[in-house]
Amino acid sequence: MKTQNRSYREIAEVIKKRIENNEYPTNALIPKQVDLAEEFSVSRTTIAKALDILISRGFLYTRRGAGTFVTKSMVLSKQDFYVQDYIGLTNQFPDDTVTSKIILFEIVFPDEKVQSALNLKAEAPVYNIIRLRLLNGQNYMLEHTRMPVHLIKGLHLEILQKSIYKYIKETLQLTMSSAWRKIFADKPNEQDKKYLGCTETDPVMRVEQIVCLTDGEPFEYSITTRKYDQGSFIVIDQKSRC
Amino acid sequence: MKTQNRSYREIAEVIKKRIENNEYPTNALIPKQVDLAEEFSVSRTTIAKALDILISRGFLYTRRGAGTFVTKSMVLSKQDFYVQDYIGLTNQFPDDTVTSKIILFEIVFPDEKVQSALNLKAEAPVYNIIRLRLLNGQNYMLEHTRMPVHLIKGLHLEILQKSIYKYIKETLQLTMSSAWRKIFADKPNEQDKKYLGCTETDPVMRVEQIVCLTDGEPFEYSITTRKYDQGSFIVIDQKSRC
DNA sequence: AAGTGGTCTAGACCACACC
DNA sequence: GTGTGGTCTAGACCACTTA
Repeated sequence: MKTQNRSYREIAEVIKKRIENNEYPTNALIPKQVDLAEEFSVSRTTIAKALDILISRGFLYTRRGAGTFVTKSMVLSKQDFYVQDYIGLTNQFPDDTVTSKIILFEIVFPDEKVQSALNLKAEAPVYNIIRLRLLNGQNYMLEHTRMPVHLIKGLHLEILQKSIYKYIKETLQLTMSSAWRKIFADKPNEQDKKYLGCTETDPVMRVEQIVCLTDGEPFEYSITTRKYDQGSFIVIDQKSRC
Repeated sequence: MKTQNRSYREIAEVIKKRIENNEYPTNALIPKQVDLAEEFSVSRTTIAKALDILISRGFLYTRRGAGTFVTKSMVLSKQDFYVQDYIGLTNQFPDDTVTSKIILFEIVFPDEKVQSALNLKAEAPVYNIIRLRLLNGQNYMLEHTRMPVHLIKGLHLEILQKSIYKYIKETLQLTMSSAWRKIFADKPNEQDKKYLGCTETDPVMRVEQIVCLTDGEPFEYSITTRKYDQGSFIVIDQKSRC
């Protein structure tokens, strides 16, 4: 048997494009699973798995016995983004200029909080990085990052000015696969006031996150801070609850 | 063949309990899929599907070629909760007393925003509800809810004082299956100051959400507001990205 | 009654980790 | 090389909707 191998991810990608291109318009019934299976020359099981991705991302929903439908699309402001799909600021704004001003860059031993988050011993050194991220030249976000030196080798200033994630992916050939995120509102601290232009009454939104590689190893512990009016966080929630 | 039908959801539930009971301790390798398949008398495919749920919820992670491992558990404050699993305040705090003070309860015609969110025509009436939710007698959260009258029949004051979700589930026999949520920080408004005890410099956290039934029909559009120090939102993000 | 998605099976081959 | 998870197949039966 020839290996067609347009795997379920690729099929999901194709169907997603059809939704975006309005080939499958909002609220419309899309072709049934058997027809899609025939079109893509795969089994119905593979189609179901592809659709599962789009269902969990909120693009489709099903009614057993009736069919699969396109979800009514939500209009988002440009700055809003899907928390479950976040892979760095450079990726969030591909059409804008993202730059960074390095406020701190050093190598230190991790405190207990960081040891616990990154699963490290006290004697394993970590990068300690504070960056001000700018969007089209405007101060946008403060980012405090800790990464284990032994995992993220060879980090230097030039990389920090661009995208750390790009370096990890393209140069180190590492793939991130999961993240744990905590989102909360807070009062601005002195640093927020200085760099983000917050006044005493301007709330900030913080995201504390631990990001892991495909082997489950945590490589980033970070806290990012935005002024309250700089975008929202979108979360899609779908059944399969247990 | 006898129908064992401990479906993948039930198996996921059992394995989740084992993790919680430390039968499968943190960072440990759990039995391989073939062994689990044998134990539960199901095919390996069904086990894989069960594990997928726990992986997407962040309890497990896999390393191809090596095995399936228990994720390092994150210690959470009691008030923090998983956004992707939110099914109402009464469910979030099963061991506490959740009560409500009804601030507004009326039936109105929806404005454009609500029409759009709930997929309604201008002449379809909606409940317009504002509740102050109390946790163990303490003011905890403000909730502004709109629900279509034709879907959520027979709502009355007594229900509002307890749990609307319970009424929808148990009395109306409707099942919710998906939600779209937008999380953002904000300055407190007059109502927040009055009911949540916010001062001018106390940020609030708002969650705007649209919740749908299993047939994809939206039945709730709501905005909930908490004082910034009343808990955080946890989001787990896992591959299968497309 | 007919049609659609939901679930499950038994088996297969592949990619990757570990020895 | 051996063992593990990742993916896929072809087919089956069930649950639910629609008519």
